[in-house]
Amino acid sequence: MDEQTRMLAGLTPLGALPQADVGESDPVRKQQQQQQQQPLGQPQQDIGDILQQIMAITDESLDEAQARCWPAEAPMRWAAPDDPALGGGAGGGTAGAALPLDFQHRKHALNCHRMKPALFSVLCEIKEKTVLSIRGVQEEDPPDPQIMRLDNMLLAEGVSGPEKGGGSAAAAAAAAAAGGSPNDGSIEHSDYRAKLAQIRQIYHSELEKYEQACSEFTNHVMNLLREQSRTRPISPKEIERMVAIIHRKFSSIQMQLKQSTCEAVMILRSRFLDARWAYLCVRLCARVHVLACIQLLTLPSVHRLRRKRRNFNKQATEVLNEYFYSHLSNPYPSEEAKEELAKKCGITVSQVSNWFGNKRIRYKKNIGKFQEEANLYAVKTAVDAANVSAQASQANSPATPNSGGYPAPCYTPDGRL
DNA sequence: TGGTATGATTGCGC
DNA sequence: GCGCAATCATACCA
Repeated sequence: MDEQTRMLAGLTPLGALPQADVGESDPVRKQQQQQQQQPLGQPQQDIGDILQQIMAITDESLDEAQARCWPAEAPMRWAAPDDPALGGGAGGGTAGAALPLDFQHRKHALNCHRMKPALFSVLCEIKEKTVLSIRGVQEEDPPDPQIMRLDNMLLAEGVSGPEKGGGSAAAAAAAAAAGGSPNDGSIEHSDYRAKLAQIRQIYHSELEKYEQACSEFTNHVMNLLREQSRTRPISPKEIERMVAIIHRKFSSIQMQLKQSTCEAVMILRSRFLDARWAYLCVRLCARVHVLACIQLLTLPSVHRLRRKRRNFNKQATEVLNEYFYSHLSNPYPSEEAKEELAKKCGITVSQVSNWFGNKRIRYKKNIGKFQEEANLYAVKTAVDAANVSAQASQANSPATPNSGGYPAPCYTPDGRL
């Protein structure tokens, strides 16, 4: 009601109009009405009439309307859903399907009022100028790059778009790369194609369901809004915005489906490409769409695939061991130290973390076994420290105490090193 | 070819 | 988010 009052107050020609009589129970309004009472011209009288009708409808709660329109003892008369004169039928939407005749008559009278289009237009305009109709709505945003990448990927794999042998080109390349000659890979090839066809079928079936649900829901909401636009200012533009919001929501659901499908294809591909799957994926994708695959390779779920293990090179292991044994009392490198070690070793920070995690636990489990290794690095570090010390003495600077020795491992009460 | 070493992953607790 | 502990998977070697 506050919004209505605000909107009406903003209407210059309507500003002088009496407030609609919404009932004797509201003394404040009644007083205002009495204060503002003045002779009305015909147009103002018309607007006053229609406002009264609108407010009488919109002010009533559902219970009040029900109590007034179909009291318990009165026999109920229902409008035929297809009675266009009473707001039923196709144009009436779901809300007009089965309402009491009294209510339908009032709605019909309101809809047929000659001033209704003009007032509707003015109210829509006011609403448009306020934030009421654009709450939570963002204007046309550009196509989501993530969806574009997924679409490109699915298209390249032959999952979406016209069927062209179920990604036979990719399958042939995969089989050839994994097994050598195309003949060698023929069984895997057909198997790959069959499984890809399954994925394709599931994808299209799910996509169809989403599209159908989206269409049904959109129609439902549009019908509701059209029906409501008979009694409150809802412009076609606002309905369009609502439809856009619905499509955006469904689009995000669709993206999840596409992501899952891409993951399924990648997992299938990984089985056929075996050891070289990641490398070949990138190579294959370079031909079709680099970005799509790079994006997919970074998807968390794809990461869950166990990566091919490669031992670190000797130099990297030495660097890591040196750090570990020279910080044996506290072998927990900081984030900066990890980054530095990763750079030195040519590995990632998470690999450094893994390495230290493994090293700590394995050292703790079998200190005796690692003692020899610890001694080895102790000597190496001691030599290095001596060299540094000698250089420092030459430069007449005080030698800095070095932690290079290998203190006995120190464990915290909770078992940490 | 089997045993061992080792990098990666997972589940849990903090 | 980090670390621990257990486990997995695979590289490496005798």
